[in-house]
Formats: sequence, structure tokens, C-alpha cells
Amino acid sequence: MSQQATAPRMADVARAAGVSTMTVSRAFRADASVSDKRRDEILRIAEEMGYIFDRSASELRTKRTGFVAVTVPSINNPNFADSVRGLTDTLAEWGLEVLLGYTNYRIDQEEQMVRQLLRRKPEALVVTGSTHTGAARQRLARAQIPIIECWDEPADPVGYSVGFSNPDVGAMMAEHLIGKGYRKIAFISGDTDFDTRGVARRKGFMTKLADAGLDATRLITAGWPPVGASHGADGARQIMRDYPDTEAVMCVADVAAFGALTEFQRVGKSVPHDIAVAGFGAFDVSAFSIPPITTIDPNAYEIGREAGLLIGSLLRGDADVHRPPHRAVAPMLVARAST
Amino acid sequence: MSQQATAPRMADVARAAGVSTMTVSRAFRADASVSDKRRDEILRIAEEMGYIFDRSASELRTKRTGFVAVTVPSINNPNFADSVRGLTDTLAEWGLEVLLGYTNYRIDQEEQMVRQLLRRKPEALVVTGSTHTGAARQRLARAQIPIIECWDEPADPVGYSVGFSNPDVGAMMAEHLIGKGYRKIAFISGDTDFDTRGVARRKGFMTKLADAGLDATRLITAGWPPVGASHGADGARQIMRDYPDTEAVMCVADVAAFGALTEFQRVGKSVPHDIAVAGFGAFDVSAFSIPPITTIDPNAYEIGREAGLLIGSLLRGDADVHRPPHRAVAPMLVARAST
DNA sequence: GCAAACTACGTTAGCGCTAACGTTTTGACT
DNA sequence: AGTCAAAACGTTAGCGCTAACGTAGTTTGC
Repeated sequence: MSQQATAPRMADVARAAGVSTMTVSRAFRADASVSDKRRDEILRIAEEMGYIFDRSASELRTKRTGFVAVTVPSINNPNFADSVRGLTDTLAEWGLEVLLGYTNYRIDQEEQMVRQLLRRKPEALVVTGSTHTGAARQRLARAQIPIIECWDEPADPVGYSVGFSNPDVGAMMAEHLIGKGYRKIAFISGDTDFDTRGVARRKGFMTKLADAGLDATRLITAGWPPVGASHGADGARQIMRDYPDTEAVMCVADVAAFGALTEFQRVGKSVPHDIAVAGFGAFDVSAFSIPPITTIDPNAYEIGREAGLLIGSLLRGDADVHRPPHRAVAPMLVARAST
Repeated sequence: MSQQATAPRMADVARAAGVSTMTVSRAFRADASVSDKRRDEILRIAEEMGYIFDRSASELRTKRTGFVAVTVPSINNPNFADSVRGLTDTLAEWGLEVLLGYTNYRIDQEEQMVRQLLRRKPEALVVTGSTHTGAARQRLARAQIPIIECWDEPADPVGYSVGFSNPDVGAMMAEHLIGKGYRKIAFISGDTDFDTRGVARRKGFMTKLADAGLDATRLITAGWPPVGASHGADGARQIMRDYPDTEAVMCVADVAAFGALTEFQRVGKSVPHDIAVAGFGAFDVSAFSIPPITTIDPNAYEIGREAGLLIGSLLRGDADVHRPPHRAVAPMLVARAST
């Protein structure tokens, strides 16, 4: 009963059960060539002995790790958390596990993370966004596994992709605000280009303003990603100081929109009467604020789920999944009282 | 240049570099017995060939996976996300990677997740909470690796623990509200016992009310975990219907507190004049709402960091780390205008 | 000037599992 | 009873790496 002794291995279980190691191995997998009676017996004995199946050894032999590697900019962002959830839930149906890494919105950290993750021999790799360092791109292209870029519609895809066009999403919101009659419109985002998808949304937004003949210079930047409510509040103060006649503002994310909303209210401005506020991400807070905030729901869980389904099909070898390489997940504009 | 050929292994790199496999192996690790010149040369050639170090093989041989397994109830909860971040950041200093699993607040799912994670031979296992199924407890106790229960102060610890007493936290907030002069006080939480830490906070809160001779029956439950703003709004409606003279309410989490706050405001009640609202978690939203919400900051990142430091010391074999088995991370009450 | 210590490599064996293939047992049907 | 799949099990070899040990060449100390 000494638990300090070396942990039991498959051969020990085999001996205890009076069968060969191979039979134990089969009992632990979905192999039909072991009788139900034997399997139950073996699993019972293994459990009793405290045997833990060793995936390291299994991996080396089978060349299958059961891992799908994923990089996200931040684990604290509820959108990415939802995508990871969608991916994890879906891949579980194929017995695949998610190996998660985060990059802090830095492509140089992504490069390191990709290297680190590839060493674990994942069966597929999901990255967020389509902007990578040269070395990272090369590693992705060389890896002999399915690569999926999500949360974007890559101009120059490495492999497959799942998501939507961020510029289109920016344009969608610009169109909404213009349609509501607003003419002097601003955009609040972070003051770095680290959040490449946020930058793309801003670009699409501003292009649409310019196309409509409106002032497309009201660009407010506030702080480093991950963007938070304080960024939005700071941005709101900048707007009131530098562009006091602004009628509407879109924020790069809902948390910032909430921060901007409360800052406007704090100084006595009425939203949307004095200024309209819109966000992105469909976070919980935007649905319950007063007024509720107009936002865009990116269907984050769906992105993860689509990526998971794609990976499942690819690993199963379905022939018809290769085209098209891009899976569109449509974002939805959720119009609320803040605009 | 055929990339379709089998991926290069260490022996291929060795041949190309004109050295033995062992030297390549050493070059890829922090082994001093390789000259800098050779190491650079080998790494350069390996990079050129597109060689990817195979950790599966390394794991099997060295019996070290470099993994620390972690279970959290939900990845979408910013508190747990912060803890995971603290853990990941800290463990990176020891070259350890986090293998994450989530349990949806269900101890039966935790049991499965623990089994799944242990098969990956992690070097330590961090679980959230101290309530486990019998089978899970047995697996944890048998695993020959450091076990750390966090986000709690276990009555019957499996191994080490890092965190704080949830009942104490509930009591802390009750004391604050009583001190502010409120007498008719309610608590909003989920209507299941899945969130065992939330249940513990509620218990500590109610006990403190009873000890002060106050009505400790105003228990509002609303929906399944993970708790969201809608739960808080629903809870607020229940309070106004069933206990209309309530003067203060604590919510199991800040998002619920925010939902309650906005629901009270929506029907014209002033917070804190008509009713005070408090939460837990120090989420971004509670600092920026109007009024800002009184909450308790659990120092989530710090919990992860402490757990990481503990694991580092344990794996390094420091003798003095074994006692005490519990590391306290003190939560802080953040008094704001909502109370 | 020579042993001792150190540096920088190479050789051998094996971690725990399972693909591939071989062997025995079972049972269905003539 | 005899035939022959199919089911149920066993044997062999090896996945790619590295601990342990061995060895040649170089430096150090006195």
C-alpha cells in the first residue's frame, strides 16, 4: 500500500489483472477488440492501484497529442474568453484539449508563444488575428498542421480563417450613426497599434465617415491595451476638451464605451441627447447600463465553435472542408438607447 | 526543400551540423558543456531546417513536462482570469507552462477535468476551491505532485492552499453595511450551490447579520452560475416585491451588483439613498458605475502569483516552504459611494 | 613538468506506451 | 464434426529524446 513507491505503469496493471500490457492499453482506448468484461475488470483494477494513464508515452508512440494550441491577446477579454469556450466545448466532442497561450496584444510575444506551443506538437493551431512577425509566419507556414486565423478576414491568409472583417464592422457602426443623423463623430481607441483588430475597426469607421463627406479626424487615443473603462473616461474628457461639439462617439470596446458614457453623465451630459455612445463586443455591461449601449455582437462563442468544427473536419480528413479557406461569422449590430 | 517530407528530428540536425545528437540536445537546453560557438551554429542550422524540438519525447525521457495544471470554474470570470494570469506570469520565470481546464462551477466536471489533467503528468496542480467529489479528492491525494487549493481557506486541505476565508469576506461586508447604519439587509446570489465560494460568502454575511441581532432571512436567489448582470436585476426586482423596506443589499459578484444597481435606478430609486448596493470582485464596472459600487477586492492576480511562487519553491525543493500549508492573500474592502 | 581538474564532446540504453502483425479462442453455419 | 470468419488476446520493435557514463583534449596549480 506504499504510495511512496514509484507510480504504477501499464505493465503493473497488466500483471495484476493477469493479462498482457497490450490488452490494458486497448482497455484504456476505444478499441473494440477487448471484451466488455475484461475492460471493466482492468479499469477497476487500474483505478484501485491508482494507475494514471501516461499521455507523454502515448503521445510519443502515436504521434498524436490531442492538443489544439490557441493564442489569444488576453484571457481577461470576455470576447476571447467566449471564443476559447466555444473552441474548447466543440473540440471536446473530438476528444481534443485546448492548450492556451496569451500574447498581451504583442506580435513579438505571439512569435515566442507560437514556438513554445509548436514544441508541444499540437494537432492544429488557432491564432487570433492575421498580423504576425515574419518568423511567426514562417513557423506557421512550415508547421505541418492546420493553421486557423480567427477574429479577422486575412488579406494574406496563412491557412484557414474564421471570423469577420473588422473594417466592415467599423463601417457598419459608422453607417448606423450617420443614419441616426449624427454628423460630428469621433472614435476612441488605444494609443498603440498593438490591438490590430481595433485599429482595423477604426480604419473602416473613419473611411466610412470620409466617404460620407464627414469630418474623419476626431481620433481620440487613450492608453495601452487591454483597453478598459478608464480609457473610455479619459477619451470622453479629451473629446469634451478638444472637440466639444461632437455628437457621437464609437469606442473600440464596450468597456471603454461604458467608461465614456459614465464620464459624460458625471459632468451632466445626457446620452444620447447631448452625445451618443457606441461600443463593440456586446459585453454584459452594455446591456444593463443606463442607457443601454449600442454595440456590435461579434458572436465570439460562434467563432470558437466554427474553428472547432473546422478542425474536427480537417483532422477527420473530410475532403470537402478545404474550400473555402475562410468561414464567415457574421457580427450583428445591436441598436440600443445610447444612440 | 520538400516540406512534405517527414519533419526533421534531432539526429538530422546533428548530421547537418556534424556533431552528435547529444550535443544538439545539450545546445537546446541550458547545458554549459557546449561551447557558445557550437550552440549558435547548431541553433542556426536547426532554425534553417525548420526543426521543432519535440517535447513529447523529452517529457518521456526526463519525466518532466513543464506543465502546471489549473482548474477554474469559469474562464469568463475576470477574477479567475486574473489569477490564471498571475500564475502564468510567475511560472514563466521557472519555465513552466499552464495547462488550463474549466469546470463550469461543477464538482463532477472538476473530477473529470482532474483525471484528464493528471494524465498529462503536470508537475503541480492548482484547483479552485476546496469542495471536491470523493473520487477527485482521492486522485488529488494520491498524485505525487504538489496540490494547491486556491480561492479558499480549506477546513480539510488536500495539500497547500492560497487565498482567503470566504465567510470572513462576507462578514467583512456585513460589518461595513452595519457600520454604515443599515439594518434591513439582503443578499443576492445564484439559486444553486454550485458556486461554493459564493455560498460561503453568503453564509459568513448572514451569520454576521444574525450575530448583530438583525434579520438574516432576506436571501434572494436568481439563476444559475456564472452569475451575470441579469441575475442582479432579477434579484433587485425580487427585493422590491418581497422585501420593499430593504435598506442595503450585497451581491455575490460585482456584475450582479451592477445589474441590481441599474434596476433600482430604472424604477426611480436612488442608490445609496433609497437602497445601498455592494458587490464582490472589484471588477472594472464597479469602479466606473454611477455611483461607483462598494466591493471587495480579492487580489485575484496576487492569489495566482502566490500559488506560482509556492510551486516554484516546492519544485526547487526549498525546505522552508512546507509550513505553513496555507498562504493568506488578504482581500480588501473598497468603500465607494453606493453604500 | 606532470598530476589533477576541467571543458567539450560521444556512446549506450531506455523512458512507457502502442502500431503492426501473429496466435488462439469463440461461435455461427453447413 | 468440420470449416472458417470474427473476436479476443499476445509478441516484437521502436517513437525521439536524454541520464549516465566514458573519453580526448586543454588548462591549472605547484
